Amino acid sequence: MKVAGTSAPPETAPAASRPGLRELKKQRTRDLLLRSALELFTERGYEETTVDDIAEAADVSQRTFFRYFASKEDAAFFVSRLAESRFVDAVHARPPEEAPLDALRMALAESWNTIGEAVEQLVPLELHMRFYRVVESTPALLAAHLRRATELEEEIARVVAAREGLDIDRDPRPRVVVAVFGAVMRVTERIWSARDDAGLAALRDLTTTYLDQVAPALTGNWRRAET
Amino acid sequence: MKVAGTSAPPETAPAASRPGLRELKKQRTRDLLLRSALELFTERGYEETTVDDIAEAADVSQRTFFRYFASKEDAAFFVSRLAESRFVDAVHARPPEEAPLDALRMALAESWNTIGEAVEQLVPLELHMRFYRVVESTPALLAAHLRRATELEEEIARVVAAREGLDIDRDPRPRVVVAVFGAVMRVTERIWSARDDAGLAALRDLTTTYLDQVAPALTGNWRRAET
DNA sequence: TGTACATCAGTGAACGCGCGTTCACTGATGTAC
DNA sequence: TGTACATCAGTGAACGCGCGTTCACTGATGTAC
Repeated sequence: MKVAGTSAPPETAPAASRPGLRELKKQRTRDLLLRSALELFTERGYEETTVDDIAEAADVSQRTFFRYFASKEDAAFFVSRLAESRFVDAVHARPPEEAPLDALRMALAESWNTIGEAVEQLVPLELHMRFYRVVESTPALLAAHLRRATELEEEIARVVAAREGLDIDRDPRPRVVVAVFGAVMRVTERIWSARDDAGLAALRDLTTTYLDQVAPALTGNWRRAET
Repeated sequence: MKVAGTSAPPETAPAASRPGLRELKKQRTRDLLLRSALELFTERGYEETTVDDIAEAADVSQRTFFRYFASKEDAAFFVSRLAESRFVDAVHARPPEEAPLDALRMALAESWNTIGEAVEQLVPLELHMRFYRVVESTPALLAAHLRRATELEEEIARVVAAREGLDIDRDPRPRVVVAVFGAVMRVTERIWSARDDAGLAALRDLTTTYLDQVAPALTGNWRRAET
């Protein structure tokens, strides 16, 4: 608890973005609600946790929960939204001469670290990863996750189309390449969540392996290409 | 209303599968509920239609609705389940020497007709197609649809793995090829639903076009391969 | 540095809503003799 | 062909539940002077 009372108020920070007490407490309340929610979801299950449970665990009223999150689902995917926006940023940052599929792969590879850091600002990374296994095993959450994933794909497809200077409604390729990429991601998420080793590293390795299999899987005769 | 009372009871049918009055009326009640549901969903919207509305439109009690369908969502996707099983059958029927992706494409091409016929047994095909546009524009339904689609993909991936004599948990290719195929399907569903021409033929053409774009979309430099 | 006022996060209680369930019951269909 | 009983689809009413909303209110933070 470092409060006002010392001599020099603007001592260390760049002085530009001082949050203010009100803003600070808002963030704290939100983070506390977030962590309480994810902890209950992972311990007890999503369906088995009511909004009242979350509010009670965070020592606020139910009313306050809905001040921060539009719905229970909104809270569940709050951290994911952050992670996704990092990935989108990374795609934007790829050099335009790179081939689309390579750009997506490289952006993903770069994202892993920044995503982990960003998540840690809000909740323990390990909690977030554990929650993703809950998503995969909870029908309502999985459904919501998939719908959100297709929305993200549309956004990324537009970025890809822009990179290539294409009209997304006239050329099928941007949506197709992103859909293929996303499809592989979801397959790996699924398999990863069913495994014992549900760390970030395991997911990264699995994704790499599966992305490498796209070309072989699409070619005609598998028996010739077998290992 | 052709009722009993004529001289010869087992006149035309193969006599083996005579439904019986009770069974017949059950089917009628179910079909009526189904059609009432889809009509209300398409006219008024899914969220705007309550289970009570559906029951009322079919002149039965709400209690009876739940006798036939486990939930509102269950009723919404009843017809789709039928269509999907036709596709799975078609995949099963493909000659085993065919390459996986070809088998999926051919199975799909073959399915269009049998699916149309099967759907017509339950509800007007046109109603079913219109309902799919509602699915795409209703978040809760789209989410459920996507989750169901991934379940179907898992089933088909197992069929593909079996065809090729592979262990689905050791070789990534079955799940990858099916995921890619499914991803393209979803992209086309999406685009199709946003168009004015939402007939079955338009969807078939769109799917063919997009499937042809998979290879070009994955190759390195798009600018070289441009039309 | 102190006072007066404005803003706005949080409260508590009550409510509307629709899904899905439970209960004891009725009446049509099916079957045995 | 007729009677007695069994099965089971459908009924109607009431309920539990959790999500998300609405209301008038309190008290802490922020700001103007």
